[in-house]
Amino acid sequence: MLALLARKSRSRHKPLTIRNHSMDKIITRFPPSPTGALHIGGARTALFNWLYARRMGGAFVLRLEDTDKVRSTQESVDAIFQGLEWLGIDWDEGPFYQSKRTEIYQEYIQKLLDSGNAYYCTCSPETLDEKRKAAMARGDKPKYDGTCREKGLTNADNAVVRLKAPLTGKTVFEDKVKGTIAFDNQELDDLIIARSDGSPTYHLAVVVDDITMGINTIIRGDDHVSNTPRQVLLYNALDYPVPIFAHVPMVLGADKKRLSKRHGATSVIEYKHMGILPQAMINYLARLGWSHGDQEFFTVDELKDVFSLENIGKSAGVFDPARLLDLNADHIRAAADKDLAPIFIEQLAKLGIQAEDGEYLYQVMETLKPRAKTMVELAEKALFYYQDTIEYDPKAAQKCLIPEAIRPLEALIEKLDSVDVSDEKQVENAFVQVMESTGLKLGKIAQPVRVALTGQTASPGIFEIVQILGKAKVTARLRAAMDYIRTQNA
RNA sequence: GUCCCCAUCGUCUAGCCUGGUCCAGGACACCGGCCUUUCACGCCGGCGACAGGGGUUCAAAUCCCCUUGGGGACGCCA
Repeated sequence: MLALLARKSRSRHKPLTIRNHSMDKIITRFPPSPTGALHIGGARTALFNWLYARRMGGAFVLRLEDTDKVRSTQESVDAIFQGLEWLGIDWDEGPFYQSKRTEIYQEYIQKLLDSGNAYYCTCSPETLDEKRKAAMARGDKPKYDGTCREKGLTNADNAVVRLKAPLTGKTVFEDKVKGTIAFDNQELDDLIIARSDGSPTYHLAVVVDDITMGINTIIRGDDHVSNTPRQVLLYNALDYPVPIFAHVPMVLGADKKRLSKRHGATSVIEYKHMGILPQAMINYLARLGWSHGDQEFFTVDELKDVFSLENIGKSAGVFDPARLLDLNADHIRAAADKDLAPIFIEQLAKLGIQAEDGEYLYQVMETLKPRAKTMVELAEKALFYYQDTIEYDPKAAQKCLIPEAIRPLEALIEKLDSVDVSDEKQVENAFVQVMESTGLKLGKIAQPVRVALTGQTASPGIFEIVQILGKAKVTARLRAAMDYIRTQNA
């Protein structure tokens, strides 16, 4: 058997520990533990698994690792769903809950016991802890000393079950990202697979789940590489083929430390509230640790076509909000108005504006898209389109709403009277005529008008604003500005 | 402490496997300019990196070793 396996393996250029899955349909999974919101790192892991499954025509499984009863919460489960939904990451199977699969784990623990690959251990946590500390102090690796390994204990109260791991040799696995990784079995110890209350520990549950769910490709964070040999040992003990691993480097904060609250928003959903588009977040996350030549902008569909494990980088990456913002601006510009509309309306609502989907809204967005990095910003800059009375920015008013502005303002109102403002050319023409009649340069006329119409000195092009606002609102605002100037200088 | 992983501009990265075309390319950020009715967008330009040291070689960012630095794992957490 071994010889056969070895020969087969060699012909496929794979090490013995891996039985090849390449003929099978790719099945990936995302197994968050519901102890918090979906954070940046988790979202990227989910994304990579999802994209890879989609690219390979495989399946993507969602599994909640909620065996830690103390820390797992329903709120976290909901938050994870919410995050995935926002990103548009859907799954083909699941969600499975580990808390509902205890019988399956029992079955596999028993198998291990029956085959002599596991044994009961009655060492107390306190004793273990002391030994661990002593080993550390000695400069040794803190590992289980095997006290109960050969005792041949049958089930006893408060006994845990340990895997009987090999004492010598090496455990080797192929990592799609890092290459071949080897651990001396001496470095590993007899890990606990069942707690004294009979419940499975993480390693056992993960391996049993991945086996029973047919997972053959495991894409996960770098922090799991040292867990991998233990899990490989479990696959071996259970006599199941080892899946393909791809360990993706960590996402770090600007200080190169693991991303955490103090680096700002870590929950993916917070970025939704900040006005980030899901497609921008996906684009950013994909490019953080993965590349496709020099290409920076990707649509989700594009990623589903070109994403590959081969192009995942080996080193950790720093989360860069500025880059995300830039990509978001690109995606805002690239998005169709009808897709942006609901998000835009939602953001406007937060500012107290009830806006309707329709032509007016689209025109408004078109003028603002190149000027906004987030949807929040887009809404903020759109306020003047929807407000009845314009509140002037003090500096803007002081600079532009001055007595000298009265004449061009008045002239413009007059000119506009005979103009079809829905035609931008005619609007421009009106301004040109005012320039001629007043002898002022366009800048001298446009700025007061801009402040009159928007309250700000910075805005979209003045002609398009007039066109969109319409004659009635424009003249009303111009008049209001003249009144303002007069009262200020009375 | 022990083991594992990693190392190209401030940041994300291309290039590394299959040494020469790389006095290292792109993007973000930053700085300057152009366009211009403002602000953006856009365009042009600038700044800016192969961690250090040894090898191997006619030739090394690319291969090997060491050092340093960073990260991760060492739980009856996941």
